[in-house]
Amino acid sequence: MQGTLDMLILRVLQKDSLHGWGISQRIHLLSEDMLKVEEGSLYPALYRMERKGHIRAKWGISELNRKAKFYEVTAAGKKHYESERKNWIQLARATALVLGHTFS
Amino acid sequence: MQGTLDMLILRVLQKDSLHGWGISQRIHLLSEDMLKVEEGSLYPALYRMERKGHIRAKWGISELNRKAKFYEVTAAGKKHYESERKNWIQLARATALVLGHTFS
DNA sequence: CCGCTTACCTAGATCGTCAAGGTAAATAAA
DNA sequence: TTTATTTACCTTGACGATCTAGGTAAGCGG
Repeated sequence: MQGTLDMLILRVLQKDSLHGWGISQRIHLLSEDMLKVEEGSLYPALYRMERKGHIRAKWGISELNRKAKFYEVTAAGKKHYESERKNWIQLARATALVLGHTFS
Repeated sequence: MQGTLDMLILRVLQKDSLHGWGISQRIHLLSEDMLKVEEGSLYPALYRMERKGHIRAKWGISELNRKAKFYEVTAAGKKHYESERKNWIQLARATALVLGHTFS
């Protein structure tokens, strides 16, 4: 779904700081295998978000002993996430309304 | 929300055949004023959908006595709508899962 | 006859996504 | 020791949907 990737990334970074690869895995896992983040979407998104000041990067070593870039959410990112989340829920609700669908 | 417009249009055309202007109004109404379809999105979408064979157009006269293009869903459009609908609901569910949100 | 609303249309730009590539390093296998 | 696999990052080019910001025309009310 277009326009939700940034929000999903911010979400999975709320708990811990993760590297790109880990973010992708986490989203896949949390969505019960329904969402899959392509690398060609992921990395541009991470750059975008870093440029906007929503996340911050630090080089480190992964759990599997490989160099990896770890991302964490900034205060601005947290704030942005909350509003994006609210907005998405409202839009999803509105769309469901038109479709005549209830999420019960 | 990106990628949902075609689906919403197909949805409001299930009941009656409407003209572009009417489609826009109907979506706005059904979504309780939350969704607003810009004309710059609407007309390209209608063209796209006609080209794909999902809808069919006929010139006529509107309720207010102005010339208007009325659209109706084709059989292929109906089929496409059902699958788009299912797909959207699944994606919305998956996204909600990641967000940790329930639509109850 | 003037302005408002209804109704349709388009050009240009932007933005997010994806496909399809590539690099590098650690580990496992042969 | 060489090779393959997995992990991890990155980029380029194209595409597709959307929005902004215009424009046209015709009916209706004042």
